[in-house]
Amino acid sequence: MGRRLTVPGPEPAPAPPSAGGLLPREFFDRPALDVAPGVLGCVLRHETDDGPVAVTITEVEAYLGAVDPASHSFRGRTARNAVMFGGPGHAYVYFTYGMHWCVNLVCLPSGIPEAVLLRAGRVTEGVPLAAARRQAGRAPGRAPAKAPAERDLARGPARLCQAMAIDRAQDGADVCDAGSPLQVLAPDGPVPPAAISRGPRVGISRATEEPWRFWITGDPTVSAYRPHMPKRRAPA
DNA sequence: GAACGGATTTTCT
DNA sequence: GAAAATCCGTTCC
Repeated sequence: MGRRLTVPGPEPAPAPPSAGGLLPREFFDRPALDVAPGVLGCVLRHETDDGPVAVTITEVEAYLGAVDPASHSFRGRTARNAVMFGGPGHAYVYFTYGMHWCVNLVCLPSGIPEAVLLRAGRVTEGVPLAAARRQAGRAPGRAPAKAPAERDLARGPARLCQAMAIDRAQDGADVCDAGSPLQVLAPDGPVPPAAISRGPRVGISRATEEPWRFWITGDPTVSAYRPHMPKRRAPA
């Protein structure tokens, strides 16, 4: 890499690694609000015995620590969120709603619990495998299994995990390790800041106004769900 | 095309 | 005991 003079203008992100290469750990050693827009366009790849599935990330949310009531780490460390308190570049995988898995990428050094939730992506490798997992993975006893559209394979945080076979076994996985089955790779082409939108997070009931959700403007794989539905108590 | 409610279990109060 | 960083099928425009 040749040395060159700096050009005018802001340069918040570290130098982008070569396209398709493993992201360096220092990429994640930054605040989640900086990492979140930076991972858009990057590729999450999971290699399993059934084959690889890779997804280009199109939608994410930042979750902070003590200042963020919507974050799992807001009330301190527990057995579930321990990975969020660990070092950067690891996967924090959690189970929710009795049936769904979601995956985050941990930011900042050990002891500072911030992370980026991966909310959606476009499957670029292993489409048939991803489709088979999504179709087989739906709740049994439910009506006719209709094949999901390709753009819906990883549209939503739980769908993304199902398509990629991410569950408890990947909690704590090092996504910066060359030998890891779960990795994050640099984008083929960087996403220009002008192509990134920003707004409130989805599905939370606290800190609902903070614009800590980032997505690629106009991308069809970005989730479009209602913000949050408060549950009424079951009748007696 | 948008809106609603059920499913299901882990986790923490 | 209640809520949860959700998804899916049904119902009603």
